[in-house]
Amino acid sequence: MDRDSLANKLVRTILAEIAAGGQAAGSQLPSERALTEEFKVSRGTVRQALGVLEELGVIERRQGSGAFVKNFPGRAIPSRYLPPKITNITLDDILSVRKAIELTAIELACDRISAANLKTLTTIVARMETETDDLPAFLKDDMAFHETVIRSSDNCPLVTAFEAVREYHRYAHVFTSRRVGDERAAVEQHRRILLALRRRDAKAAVEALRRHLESLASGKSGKKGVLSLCAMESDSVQHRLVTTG
Amino acid sequence: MDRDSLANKLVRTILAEIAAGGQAAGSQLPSERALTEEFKVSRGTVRQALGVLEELGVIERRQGSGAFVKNFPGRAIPSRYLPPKITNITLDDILSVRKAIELTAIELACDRISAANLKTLTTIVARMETETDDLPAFLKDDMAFHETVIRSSDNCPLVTAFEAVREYHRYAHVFTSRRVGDERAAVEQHRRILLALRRRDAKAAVEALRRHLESLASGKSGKKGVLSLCAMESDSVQHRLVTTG
DNA sequence: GACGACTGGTACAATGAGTGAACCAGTTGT
DNA sequence: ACAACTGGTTCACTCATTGTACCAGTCGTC
Repeated sequence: MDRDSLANKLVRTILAEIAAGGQAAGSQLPSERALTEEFKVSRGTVRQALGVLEELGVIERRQGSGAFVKNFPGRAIPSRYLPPKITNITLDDILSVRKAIELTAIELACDRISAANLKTLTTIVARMETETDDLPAFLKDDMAFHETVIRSSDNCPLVTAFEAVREYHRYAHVFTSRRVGDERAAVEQHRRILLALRRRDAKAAVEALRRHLESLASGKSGKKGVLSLCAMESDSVQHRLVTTG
Repeated sequence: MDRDSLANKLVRTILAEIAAGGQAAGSQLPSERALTEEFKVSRGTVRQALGVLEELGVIERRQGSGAFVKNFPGRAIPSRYLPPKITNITLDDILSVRKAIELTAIELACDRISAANLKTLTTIVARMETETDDLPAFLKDDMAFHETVIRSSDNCPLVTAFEAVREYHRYAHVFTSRRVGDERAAVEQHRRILLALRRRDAKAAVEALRRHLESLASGKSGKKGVLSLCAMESDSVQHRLVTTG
């Protein structure tokens, strides 16, 4: 029966958002009062979480201005603020689970997906096309696409399993090598998945999704990632922004 | 940022234990002071949880004697004490997820399983043979077997996904039809899985595990289950003990 | 420059969950 | 009768969280 403080949960959530690229280095976080609204916690709790993030060197707070994401964290990040045992996982581990869960889900979804969800996916893919230069927005829609597919399987335990690995999923972007044009290729892959779903062609849908997931594998693109998460000690992890080279 | 009380968590845990058959109807729960030890919470919290269970008619408390599992709960059980949306799930849903996760896991496990874990599995299977008449003990070992296989995949996100659906997994026993001899068949299936793992024969291991999981499917055994969980209202679920017949 | 509207920084009182210890009251077996 | 268990009750304490209020910088606009 472990009890985890609300502030710690908030720290983890915000950290995941930053690691996933949802908050670029240098960008401004929402105001404390806005975060109060967003997460339905008191300002005291928000401030406690931001205090931890500042202590870790992940953000910088300026009175009167706001809180900003720093380029380099000043200290290693304790593992309690990261998904469990993240130091020991590889991109292939994450992709194994995503394949296991998502391929099962999409097969079910071909039978069960509603017209409304097909429309939602269509909207998401259309929006992604216009966002190939806006990484945070693109990642949000990518996540939304996959979540919608999972939900369309109409299988609650499957959704639960996916939600449990969502945080790993978020960090997967950190591991994923990224280069110009990746987003365009991803849009095309999502479009193919959507087409197969619309035709309710389970075989094609599974195959299209498998290709999409395998294109994320470490071996494919040789370039260094722009963002990497490096295990520094057994107990902690350092989060580092690295220039592409 | 939802905050769930320790007492509610305890209620869910104990309820899942009972639903899984770990605590038969009429049996005595551990004493409040023992539960305090087991779950590392204060006695006040334990008492609060037991109070809820008594209120729901799941247990009966007798001063000086102890707390006992009742045959029929007096009231419908609010959904917050059951896995999310359990009213909408089917046995096939659960088996889909278990197949997705466990078949992926065992394939990895064939490469990565340690000698220690092979030994653990051997011990578990040996113990299961002697427990075919002791359902609670049998179910505990069944769970332990599958958990050990998952952990042997050495893939943290996979373990996380499994743990997330563990509660569904527990309730799966509720849905599963059960008749004399089922346990013996299950032991044999576990033994085959273990043999394939020992030979590190991924294909055979996957196939053996698939057969085991599919033997749990609803269609196979036509008999009524001894325990069934019935959706009564949109918001609540009634937990009922039914005699085999 | 002055103002208003934002930002973070601080303080304080109230609430409620959870703890830990003490003691009471029944039951059970020796 | 007694010891050793069981659940039932009370109380004081800690601490996370809330809600409110107000202070202090910053920024854009009249």
